[in-house]
Amino acid sequence: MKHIAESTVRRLSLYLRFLEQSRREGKDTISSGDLAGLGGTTSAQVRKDLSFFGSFGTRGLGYSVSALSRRIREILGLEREWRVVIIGAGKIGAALAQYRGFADRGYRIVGIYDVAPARIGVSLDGITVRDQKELEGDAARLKPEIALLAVPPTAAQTLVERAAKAGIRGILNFAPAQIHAPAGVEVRHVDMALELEILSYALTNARKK
Amino acid sequence: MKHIAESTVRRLSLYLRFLEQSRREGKDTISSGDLAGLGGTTSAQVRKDLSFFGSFGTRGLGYSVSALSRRIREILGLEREWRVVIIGAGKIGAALAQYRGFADRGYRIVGIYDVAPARIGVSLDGITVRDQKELEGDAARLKPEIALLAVPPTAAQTLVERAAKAGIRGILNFAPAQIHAPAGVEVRHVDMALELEILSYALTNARKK
DNA sequence: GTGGGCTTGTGAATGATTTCACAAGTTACA
DNA sequence: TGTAACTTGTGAAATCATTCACAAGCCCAC
Repeated sequence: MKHIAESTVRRLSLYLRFLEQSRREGKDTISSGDLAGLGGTTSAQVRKDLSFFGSFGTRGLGYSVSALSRRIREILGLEREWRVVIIGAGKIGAALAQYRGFADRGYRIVGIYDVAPARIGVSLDGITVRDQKELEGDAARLKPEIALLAVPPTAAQTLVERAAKAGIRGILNFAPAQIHAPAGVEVRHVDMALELEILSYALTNARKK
Repeated sequence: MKHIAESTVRRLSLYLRFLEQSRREGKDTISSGDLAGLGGTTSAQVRKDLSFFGSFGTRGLGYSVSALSRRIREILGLEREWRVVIIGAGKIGAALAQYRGFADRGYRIVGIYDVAPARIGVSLDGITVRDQKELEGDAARLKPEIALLAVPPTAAQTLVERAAKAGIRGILNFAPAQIHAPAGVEVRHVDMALELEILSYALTNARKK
């Protein structure tokens, strides 16, 4: 398959939300224009995005809400369950553990790890926090595929390496740190401070837009 | 000033981190190549990004770490303090309240709001959670400029409007919901579920890269 | 089954961003 | 002072992403 732009994948994920919302509202079909209206984009953009993966619509009618939902879930890899561990049981890790949005989409939290003795043994959302030294040992049993990394920036790199050794192939990093991942491990960043800085840039330079 | 791409602003924010790290390591000057190595980019990219705002370097030598830091802070609007309220005192709101990364950069939390009676009156990181109905009334006293919105998706739109009435000009939205902002209000999204979906897309389609 | 009204899918055009490549400026040092 | 080694700043070229525009296809009503 040709390489797909990240911006396209991101929009696909949004379209899926709108499709699920439309399904709840009882709609059977939806046009590219409707989908575009819900997100902040254009109908041409929607059709182009979908066209990279095939043609799912019916001319004159639009897209079947259920068929397109299913197809996008398939594209995004959401038709299977993903086994996720949380590394770092501080405030952010704890918030992630109970975040409904993950479970709803087939991301199953199978383990939570920390360093601090005070946190080890505590139960978060039904899962007992374990020492992060156990991560590699637990891997055979838990088979984690994705890690949510919520540790202080200085600890991030070490834990990426430990996660990789435990067989983890994808890391969503919440630490404000640049990390270097071993080959074959995909890393994405959720960087709240950085987003806030982009926001303050926008506010500071608002007039010139 | 010409319009600056978001990707450029995002990298600027990263460069600032690397500059601060370099300062801690005692470096006085840094070259575009060094900066590029720390982020995942190229020296030409670094120089091009900076060139939109002026020329800060010295040929043959590179950039002064302290002067460039100061200049980037200025561009991003970080030379002043920003007054921030958190809307939603659930797990995510609570995690945001104590997140060090914000305070370090001059974002001062001046208020926290929620709907749930059980949460109102509780103190989070030294700030008492108040009823979100008070947001507009408190505005004259607190003068909030930015809101961190951490409420359930269904409540997000209503609170955006309330925040706008309280004079807030920038919103960082953590709810997985598309929201429509009044004119003059800037909205950015931090969407963890969406990032996780992009990650599972990457893992599902890893071979074809 | 025919026509009108919609909507898709997609090449081509445009616009935006990144990379290239190199002249020009600076330092270090003999 | 002269030269070697670096590094910036920046047009031009290349690449990547979005928008345009329209032929082709389908539904529905009659």
